[in-house]
Amino acid sequence: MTADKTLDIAPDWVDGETKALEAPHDHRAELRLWLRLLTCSTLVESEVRRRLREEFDSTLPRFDLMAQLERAADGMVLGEVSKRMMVSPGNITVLVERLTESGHLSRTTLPTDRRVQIIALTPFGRAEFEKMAARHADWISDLFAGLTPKDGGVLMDELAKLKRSIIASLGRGGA
Amino acid sequence: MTADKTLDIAPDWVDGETKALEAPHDHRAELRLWLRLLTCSTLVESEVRRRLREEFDSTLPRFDLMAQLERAADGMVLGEVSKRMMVSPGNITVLVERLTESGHLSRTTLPTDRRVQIIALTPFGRAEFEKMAARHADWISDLFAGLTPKDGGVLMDELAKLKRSIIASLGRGGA
DNA sequence: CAAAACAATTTTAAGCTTGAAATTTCTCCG
DNA sequence: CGGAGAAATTTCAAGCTTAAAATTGTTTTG
Repeated sequence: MTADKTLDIAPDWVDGETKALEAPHDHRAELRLWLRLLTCSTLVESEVRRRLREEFDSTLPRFDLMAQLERAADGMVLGEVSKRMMVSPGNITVLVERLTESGHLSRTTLPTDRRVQIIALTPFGRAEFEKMAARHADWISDLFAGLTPKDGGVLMDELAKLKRSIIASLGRGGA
Repeated sequence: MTADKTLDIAPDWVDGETKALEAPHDHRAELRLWLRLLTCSTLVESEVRRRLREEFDSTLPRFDLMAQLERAADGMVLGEVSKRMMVSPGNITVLVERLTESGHLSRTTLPTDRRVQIIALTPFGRAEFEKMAARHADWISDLFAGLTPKDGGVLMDELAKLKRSIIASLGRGGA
């Protein structure tokens, strides 16, 4: 509601990218790039978290979980959600517990395989999610508003290349 | 050590960017951009966390804290560290406690103002950090290796624009 | 068919993170 | 000087996150 910490301290450090590291040879360009990426991502993420809490008394993990379910009318298997959200299965268990208690989610055991849990948004959960999603889209839109469509396109393409690079590296293993 | 979860499931979801959200009007381009950014950032971050744990039995927050201190030969005030790392002061307190126990950090109360805590790397802490930093730089370098220098430059520039956009939006407040 | 192997999920232990309340220590004004 | 108020940090309660171990249920195979 009032000016918050993020804004107060922004002038001091936001442009510093001070999370610097030393490099033995000269991986410095990559490090700078990574730190800048991380800074952008962190700034957006904390703002989204803050607003979800303030406006909806909710959290980003809960929002993400509901977002996964939003397009799965028939619900989704717990393990599938875990993979898509890139988080550990145990994590999902806890989130689902709370969201089920609060009436946002329903959970069913698959009759043909009683190991499998299927979770889905309840109508209430879906309605709540839609409110949040609309606001969320506005927030992101504002945060990115200073980027021209052209810049957005270029950034999108470069990030696609980066993503390929990362996945390739992960595939190569400990290289 | 062995092929891990991340790699196993990668083919399934990594290219899906399924954390999708619905948009009332058409903030869709910005949303896609944000999700791609977040994906890249998350992939790199979890890989770094994993390796810090495996190779050094350490964590990213500890590494980041030491990175802050690395260039401050005379140490740093706790509050300053907290601002630079963009985390809450209470968080730093806990991290410093553990890193002090393990001998990586020293902490002193400023004689002229006994509210102020000054923390610094010990020689041991500095030596440990340098090992980690060198490996860290290698990891990042590998992850970004698929990007040409030109792409790297373009990405750097676009991210700079994005950062300005984000900060401007934060400055505008709840807009 | 039973046992081993496998699969999905939950539990557990540990650590990170936050916002808010509480502490401790200054500083400044009357 | 003495207290109000501000500043730096710590404590607290709650929630997130993970890896690894434990459960529960299914499938495969001898």
